[in-house]
Amino acid sequence: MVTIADVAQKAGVSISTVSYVMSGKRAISQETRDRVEKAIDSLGFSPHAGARSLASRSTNVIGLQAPLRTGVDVHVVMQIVTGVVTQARKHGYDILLLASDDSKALQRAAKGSMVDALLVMDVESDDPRIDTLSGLGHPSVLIGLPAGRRSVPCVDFDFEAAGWLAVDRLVALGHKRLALIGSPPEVMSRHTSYADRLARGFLAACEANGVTGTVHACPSTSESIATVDGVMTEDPGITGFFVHNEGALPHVATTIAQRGRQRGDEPAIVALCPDDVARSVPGLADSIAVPAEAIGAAATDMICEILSSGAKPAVRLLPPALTGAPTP
Amino acid sequence: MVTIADVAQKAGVSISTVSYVMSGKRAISQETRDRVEKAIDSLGFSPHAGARSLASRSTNVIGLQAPLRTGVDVHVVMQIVTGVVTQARKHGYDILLLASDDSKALQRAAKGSMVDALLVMDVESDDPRIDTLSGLGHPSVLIGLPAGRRSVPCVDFDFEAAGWLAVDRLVALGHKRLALIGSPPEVMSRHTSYADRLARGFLAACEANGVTGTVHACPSTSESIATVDGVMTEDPGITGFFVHNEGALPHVATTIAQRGRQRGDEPAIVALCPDDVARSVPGLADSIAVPAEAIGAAATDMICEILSSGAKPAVRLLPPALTGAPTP
DNA sequence: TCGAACTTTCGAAGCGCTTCAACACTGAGA
DNA sequence: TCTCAGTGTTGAAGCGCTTCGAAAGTTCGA
Repeated sequence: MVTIADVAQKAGVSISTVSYVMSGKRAISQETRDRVEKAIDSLGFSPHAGARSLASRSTNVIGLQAPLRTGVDVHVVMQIVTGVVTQARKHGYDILLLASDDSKALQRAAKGSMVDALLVMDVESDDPRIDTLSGLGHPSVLIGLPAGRRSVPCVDFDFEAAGWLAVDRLVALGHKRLALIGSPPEVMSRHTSYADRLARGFLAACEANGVTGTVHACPSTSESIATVDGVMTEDPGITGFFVHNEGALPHVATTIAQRGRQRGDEPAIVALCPDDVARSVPGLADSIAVPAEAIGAAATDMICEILSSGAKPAVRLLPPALTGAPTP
Repeated sequence: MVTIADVAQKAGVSISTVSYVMSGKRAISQETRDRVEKAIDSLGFSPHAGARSLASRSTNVIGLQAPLRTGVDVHVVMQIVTGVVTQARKHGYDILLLASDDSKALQRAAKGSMVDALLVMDVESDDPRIDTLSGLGHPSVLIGLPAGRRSVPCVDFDFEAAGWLAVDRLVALGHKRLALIGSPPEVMSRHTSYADRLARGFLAACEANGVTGTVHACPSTSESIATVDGVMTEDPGITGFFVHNEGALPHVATTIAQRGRQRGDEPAIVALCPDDVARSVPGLADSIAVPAEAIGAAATDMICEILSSGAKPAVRLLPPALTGAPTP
């Protein structure tokens, strides 16, 4: 293993000079700097992360607690993680993936000085991890927007605004009766933050627009077909659909189109999902992109900002935007 | 921050005794051990990871290079990562998620002593990373099975055997003309290892069974509908389908069932995908589970074994198994 | 009773890095 | 000429842990 001492010897300078060349924390003459950098390159030196973290009391690692279970929104989770990892590297940080989704894992990482900060995805409103985090003394950011006291900074997509946007669009297309085909029942009944916020925005926008709107939980399997059939049978006047359910989307889109053809009207669907998912499904009026990668990047930016400047920003919500087929 | 010195003082022993209690590398009397453990608990001590890695020259971290791009097989990637992370914790390791999928990232992690070993997913046959890995001096395992020299141990699902299994099943159900609806064209033409192996097993099994079999690349979007339509139009005698394409599966299943109904025969589908994906799609004859989480776990086990015993195992392929609706 | 052979515990030397205080220069101002 | 401020560099003291060699204490057989 090549150490800083080898570099120093090869460059004919002291160890501390090499260190200062790397960190840039003190002025070093151009000549010396060149010599040191050449030595570093020729020896292929890279500093020992452990030694560095011991001496500098910081690890350049961010702990990420991601919900790894399959099920809802794998694409979204994946993209957020990608955003986090990519952006973290830009700031010079690496990502330690935390195994279980409990407080223990967070504590282990923080107290063992394995990470400088923590990023937590998929937080429930009354999640015990929030208290853990605020008691930990490590900077941390939630990806999500739990209700209640804001003791930890949050980054998320503005689901409430997305509800408004979808309704406005469907109304502009001429639809008077709308349905939100949402997350699976278990997500709805857990009062998962994003599902709640989406429904709230959707219903408020319906009222503001003077149209009727109903919210329906929907399994993310092919059972969604039955759900949609049920909705369309019960109220045949519903022609505007807002779908937020990745697994169900292909089934739902097909079903709605078929039933529409059968009864001779033209239902429209606005989907809320990542762009590439939307593109793989035909017959969508529009979609609202969940900017998953941007969410990850924004959360990472926020935590890096806290880390470097000590700032304590509160909440940041990314605005929704329509993408998709231009109005016919 | 609580250090080992605090623990030692509180327990009335020396620092080294505390260290030996934690590592178990030397005999410590039960009485002393109890006292130390109580001190550790009451102070909430956890050793500084950096200091530990500096002194012991090992980090207890495994670097994982996962293909984070969305697209093919998000579910599978997710489950493999879950398997890796979970199993790693059981062995006392944490997972560092590597950002980019190039050799640089691997070198950075290894040479900076950030990890003890490397796990690399999604390796192409002539991947330059293979050489990087074997030159790195760190234990490493590939998840996948590149062709060519076996310079790095591999763990993967036995796609070739899966091809045989699917054909045997479809033949047992009475089908004489089979089609493999496979990965997207770009994956096929890259000669991605798993796609090649699957096709090879499928075709060999068709020949051995005396039935005809054809292989078709298929986009993982709704365009898959056209692909399948094309296949069924061109050879209406094809009634046995083997589908290996997560994104296309819902579309493909629906299309095949519809066309079957139209022409009055009973096509059968065997799907190759994770169990939970299969469950969300109706009308599958059977499915062959991709034991994604088990693959991750097996790869982790292998690397931990190498790490602890220095063993150099070569290739491990997990056998396929049919799960699904019992024969009607 | 003495020493050999254990068992249990300890002191101290690092591991490779950062960073502080201090030193040696240089040039400018008095 | 002497100070003073600034610039560039260095030596050495840790950071918190592991681990080796050795010390202290205990047991046992001769």
